[in-house]
Amino acid sequence: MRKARNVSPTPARERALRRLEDLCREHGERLTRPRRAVLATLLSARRPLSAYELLDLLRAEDGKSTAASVYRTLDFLRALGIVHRLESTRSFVLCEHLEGPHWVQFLICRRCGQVVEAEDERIAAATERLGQRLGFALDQRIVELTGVCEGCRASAACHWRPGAR
Amino acid sequence: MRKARNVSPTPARERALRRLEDLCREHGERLTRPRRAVLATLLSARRPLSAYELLDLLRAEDGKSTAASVYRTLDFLRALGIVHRLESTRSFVLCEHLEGPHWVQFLICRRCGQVVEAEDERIAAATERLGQRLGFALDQRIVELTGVCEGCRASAACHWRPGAR
DNA sequence: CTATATTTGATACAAAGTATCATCTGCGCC
DNA sequence: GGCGCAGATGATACTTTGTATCAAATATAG
Ligand SMILES: [Zn+2]
Ligand SMILES: [Zn+2]
Ligand SMILES: [Zn+2]
Ligand SMILES: [Zn+2]
Repeated sequence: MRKARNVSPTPARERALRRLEDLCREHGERLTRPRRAVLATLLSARRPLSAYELLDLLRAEDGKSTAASVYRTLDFLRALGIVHRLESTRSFVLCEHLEGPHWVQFLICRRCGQVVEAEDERIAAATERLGQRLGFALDQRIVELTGVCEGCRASAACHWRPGAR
Repeated sequence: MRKARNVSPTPARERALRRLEDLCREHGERLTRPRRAVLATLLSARRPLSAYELLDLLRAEDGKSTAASVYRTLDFLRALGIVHRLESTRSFVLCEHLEGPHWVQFLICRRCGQVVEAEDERIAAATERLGQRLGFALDQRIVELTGVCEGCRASAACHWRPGAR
């Protein structure tokens, strides 16, 4: 054992890496170590990471990532459509649908940080329609909805004193 | 004339300042010089400004604004609902509807930078519905649609050589 | 006008993102 | 399997964007 590895070859991990491999081939892009590493780290985090959180995690593994390399790699993975950036929290998250570029909406719980990636047909249609109405040919649609998720509302309710004002 | 003033008392300017005055009274907040100044500067810019562009403009006038004071004031005006932040461009823009807090969508031309603030009922309904479906009580809805506006598409078309590939 | 709770200005710092360039490497080709 | 090189990386330095702290100033109520 030459090097400690804290990432286990889970099925999800294998699937994601396979997907990256396929996309790189399709697009004629190179599959490099940092690209694999960023994908794997985002995957195992299972939540949005800021670029610098990601950087710290990567450095713990390889010791030589830099801000520049992390941003470059994130840009690359975003262009492939398998990583998304959450504008409202300046963080990056692995795509939950592994089927190429798509328009999605994010629901973000401001209490627990949970993020749900949705693909709502109604919203897609409504935004497209608005763009047309105002004469815009849209090429990017950022929809980020922030609030409190069901679980957090339920637990918050426990603290309410119904009689008290 | 003690001090040069490069801002003229236009009707729009007067209206906006009146509005700020009213909102401050309503909310029991103080109406201070920097608050007036930031509003007036955003108004005369007539386009989104980054916090530091705004800072430069303010310093040209009063010489003593700082990053901290600009961000504080922007936060204040955002809470009143008369300034919005464009997440995708990290910039701030004066609200086009001066009727209190509201949910809007921004259409942003990536070529000319034009920004349109829309209030689309369909999108509002669709986002609310999605929130409900996924159990989220929403309190913020960021919708920023980027593309190319009609004017820019028209002028870009002039460079196309229809026959050429 | 005075009192006082807020706000400001000043300073210093933290976080997020980009530019440049010499070095290295993934991968198509032999 | 090994070569060659377009394209990617690592290293460094820098810019932009946003916060924390606190003494001094000031907007408003009385
Ligand atoms: Zn996705
Ligand atoms: Zn939650
Ligand atoms: Zn508005
Ligand atoms: Zn345009």
